[in-house]
Amino acid sequence: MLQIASGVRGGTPSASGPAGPSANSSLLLTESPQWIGGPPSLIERLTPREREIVLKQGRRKVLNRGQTLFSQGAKHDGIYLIESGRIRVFYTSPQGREITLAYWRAGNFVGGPEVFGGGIHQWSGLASSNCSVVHLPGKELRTLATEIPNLAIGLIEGLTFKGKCYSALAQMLGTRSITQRLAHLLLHLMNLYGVEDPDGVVIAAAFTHADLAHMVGATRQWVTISLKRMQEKRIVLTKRSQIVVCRPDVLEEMRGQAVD
Amino acid sequence: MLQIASGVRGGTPSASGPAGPSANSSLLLTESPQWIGGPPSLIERLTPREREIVLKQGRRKVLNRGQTLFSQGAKHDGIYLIESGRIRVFYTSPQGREITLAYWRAGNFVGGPEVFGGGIHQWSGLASSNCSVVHLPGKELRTLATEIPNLAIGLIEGLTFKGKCYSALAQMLGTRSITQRLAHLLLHLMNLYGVEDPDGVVIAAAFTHADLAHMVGATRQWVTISLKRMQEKRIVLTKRSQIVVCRPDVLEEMRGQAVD
DNA sequence: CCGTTATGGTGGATTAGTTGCCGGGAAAAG
DNA sequence: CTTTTCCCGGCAACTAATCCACCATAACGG
Repeated sequence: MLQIASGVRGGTPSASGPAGPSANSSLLLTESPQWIGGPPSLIERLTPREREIVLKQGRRKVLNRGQTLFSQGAKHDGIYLIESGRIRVFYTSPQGREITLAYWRAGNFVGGPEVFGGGIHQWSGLASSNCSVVHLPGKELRTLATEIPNLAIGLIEGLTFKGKCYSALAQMLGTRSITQRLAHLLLHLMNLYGVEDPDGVVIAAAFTHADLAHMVGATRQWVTISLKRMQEKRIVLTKRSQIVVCRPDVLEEMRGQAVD
Repeated sequence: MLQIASGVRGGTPSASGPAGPSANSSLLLTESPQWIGGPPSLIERLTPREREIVLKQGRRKVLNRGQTLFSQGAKHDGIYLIESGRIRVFYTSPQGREITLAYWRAGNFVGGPEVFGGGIHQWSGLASSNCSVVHLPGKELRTLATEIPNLAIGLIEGLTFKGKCYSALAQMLGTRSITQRLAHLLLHLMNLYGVEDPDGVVIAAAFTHADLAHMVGATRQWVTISLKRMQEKRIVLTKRSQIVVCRPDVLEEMRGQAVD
């Protein structure tokens, strides 16, 4: 059995962080800051009347932190609208290695890969905080999407955003070293959760080394070592399971500039 | 400057291969065979009348092999419907490393990441064979999508498929070694282009080592070495720039079984 | 107070990337 | 048809990145 990022327990990242400046976005592993924010909430773009129609077709489900919403390999049907909380979507390889595809927040939908039912979950979804979601079955969703253009457009924009996230992740994984990916991730977390502090910018969300490892596709140990090296160079400060970014400029240099 | 996969020339994979059993799919780097085939063609799902309306809004563009359709970093607007040929979509890192996100074939659309205009190309598109595409500007596409449910559904399914491809790629990149990724890729190519042969299954499409390297996120040299090792173990046979898979069973074992 | 979980660390083994060179072959040029 | 050019595959030596199997200690929740 591989030992990766403290085991294969399904990973339960702490989720005590504040909503942050962009409560709508996933943890998008990309280099383009303009993406932070994501698409408009699928629900909020509907008129009150449309919203009512859509929600009537769904079934609400409440999850405690750590609970599984859906499991890789299981059959699936339709999507889950996130009303509140945060869902971690991740893939587990046969060898037990995990990669976090995204943390999705309220306004987004998860499930997939298909939206109109059918198929098999290619990844798992796990509540990384207490959550409330609404399940929309595929068949009903398809009907609704043909009847309510607003909903179809919303789905298209949501899917577009997902495509961006996943391709950005693949881009990082395919072209950067782990250290670079980590530097990038820290900058990203800083933008999402950053809070000013005398020593720099505090990342006000408790991610364990294992969580970070899953996000950049590395082992927990290597993340620990990388962080330590960064600390030696005074780029970051890790005080008590919390990371303070002191030199974002150096991090940016490390990850490689964006292309734009 | 990094030297990756024989340089950063924009990569022009040979494209002499036959259409294969699933002319509609991208090179999906995933482990689920049922995905081969992709969504129904965006155009073909429309009624003749709808098709006419949609195509009237577009502008046809013909590309020779090696020509660039769009470039990472450039502004973009709308999507390109592929009528014939194959488009390689790839990302180049600031250091010059490349990762191929997919080869898209007729029936799919490329461009993005946004479909309704706006934004900046996050990757480049290059004709890896002679192509004919139709450009649909974002604004017009949006209008059409609200008026023609068929089109909206088609976009949704196309985007869903892209999401599958990109997340599958991220999954492979994030959890497998290069050797495993290569084994997986060979199996995948075998399924797409395989032709029976006395020695095994011939992959009847000319991909250079550099092309393969870009697909699995590795250097050309490492692909060469990996292939050589596979050949030593009689798993594959490389005769004359063409790969013959002798032991698909071993390859499957190497990549790690699918989870399903 | 105790079991569990997270951080810190280490040395050895592997994997992977870098640099550089060389020969064959296919395509292009003449 | 012949020559030239350039890509592609092959190879090697060296270095760097990363994984892996442990172990120890520190916090934390109950």
